[in-house]
Amino acid sequence: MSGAYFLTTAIDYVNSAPHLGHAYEKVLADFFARHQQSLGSDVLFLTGVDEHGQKVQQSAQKEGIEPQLFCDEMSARFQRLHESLGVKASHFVRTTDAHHKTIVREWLQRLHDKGEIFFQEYEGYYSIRQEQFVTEKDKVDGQWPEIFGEVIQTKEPNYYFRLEPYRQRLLKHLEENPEFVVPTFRRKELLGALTEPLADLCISRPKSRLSWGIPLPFNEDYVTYVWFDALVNYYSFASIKGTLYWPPDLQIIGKDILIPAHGVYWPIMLFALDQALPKHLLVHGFWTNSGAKISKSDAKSLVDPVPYVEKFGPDVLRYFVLREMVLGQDADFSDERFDTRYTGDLGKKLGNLVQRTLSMIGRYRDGKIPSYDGFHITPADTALRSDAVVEEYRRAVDEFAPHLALQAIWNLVARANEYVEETAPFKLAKDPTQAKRLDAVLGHLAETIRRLSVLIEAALPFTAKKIRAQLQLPLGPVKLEEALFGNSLHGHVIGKPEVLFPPFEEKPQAGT
RNA sequence: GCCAGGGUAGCUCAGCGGUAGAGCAGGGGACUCAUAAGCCCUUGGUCGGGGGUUCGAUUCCCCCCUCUGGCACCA
Repeated sequence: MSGAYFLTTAIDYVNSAPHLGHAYEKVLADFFARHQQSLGSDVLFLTGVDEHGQKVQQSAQKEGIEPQLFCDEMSARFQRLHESLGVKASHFVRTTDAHHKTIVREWLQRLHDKGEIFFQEYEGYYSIRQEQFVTEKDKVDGQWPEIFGEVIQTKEPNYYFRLEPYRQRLLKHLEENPEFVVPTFRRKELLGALTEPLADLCISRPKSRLSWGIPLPFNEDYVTYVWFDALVNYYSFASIKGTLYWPPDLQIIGKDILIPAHGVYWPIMLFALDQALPKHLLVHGFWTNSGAKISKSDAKSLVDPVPYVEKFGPDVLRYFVLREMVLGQDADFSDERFDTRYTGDLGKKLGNLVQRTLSMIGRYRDGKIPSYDGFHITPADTALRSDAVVEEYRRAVDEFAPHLALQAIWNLVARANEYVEETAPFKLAKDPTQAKRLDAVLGHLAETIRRLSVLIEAALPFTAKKIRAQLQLPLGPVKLEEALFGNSLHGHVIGKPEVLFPPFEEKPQAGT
């Protein structure tokens, strides 16, 4: 047993609909979660939604419904997306959950008791229309832009959390734990952001201005604002049946929320509360849409993952995002690239390999995987008998490089396709004196298909099960060690081949 | 402005001191088990520009150009 493994994703803000970026992060987390499960770990995997705040309050108001109802509807939408992608979290976090509210209030109270939180009057410019404070920096050509409406000077007392006292400790932590932020260049950015003294963090809003939030335990006229509510979710749900999994082994976030939220506020909150820090903050990049930046304010730029899942199935989108994006970097999404991965890697390489293997076993051996002996193994079989792929795959996943892990698997797929050409079982089948050798070749191919079904389990769980179903093997759960070469299939009867990734006659047309 | 990461074949990228690689796209071939699939061969690059270090630089150093991102609550 590898023990416990706790991982989280960022929680998504329910104010806008889920898009490809949300889908990617969840698939990524699900991939690591399934991988850890296949290693025998006891996995706690959290994902969910962030439901409080001004924008949600406003959106609900605009639709004329209660904020809670708005949240229920949007949260369901995110949950449906996760489900359609095969993202199987241990728990779907909602920040409107009563338990979460209790924990947030507990933490705030403890920090308040310790003197980490203080009350202070802030005087500044306030936009009545936007219901928010604005600064000189917001001015355009010395004037407040029209969107702010009337701007007045006003005073508002709020609660603040002190960050600066912990800056040096955070820097030290980063020095001593270079793996705290992955990839390295993000760690450097964080170090850069920590060279200047940190301003106090405003953590409250008066209820008169924002009602949709968690009330402060020491002053019920205020609610807590943004990060105190959102970040604490990782702790609120870190237990299963009384067992605490803290600290997280892996926290997956987008590059936009490393600085300052997860890279500064979060560790300092944990310092202040004497809690252990997560082992890794894994920072992923963003998707572009056919080369264009994806922006929430530009509906045209958004990529909706749902139609792709509906048309191609969850594994295709999973494979695409894991294979195409170098974790940490940005990557581009386009129908053309998607089609290339689908038709090529999945259909013609993997799908066809499974198809031709099963077909030949059906045709030449009545669907029974033949047994073979050592006398009929030849050097041609060596590549398929090697376990190097498993090691290569594992190392890539350990190094947070799913694209390389998949590349390693597809190298085996390619070798297996080459093997068919090289050993030409369809020729052996015509020569009765080669029957034993044909047994060995088909045996190796069947075993390769089986191993592939294990190797792709974390990335393409549905396809993995389809392959095992065709082999008439138990569907799972599987352990990665089952991907080692063996000969358990001798004499096993398989089912009928079924096309895994059928070709689409027509290219997807615009508007359909 | 400061900081970071890029600029390498038509496209996406790897290589990072010893006269350039992969996948996809393009061209050709042999085969037929298979999703008109797979396999083999192949066209294609003065490695952003300039200077320097070196016997030798795409690879190290400096300068410049250019793109992207961070320093500000959008995965």
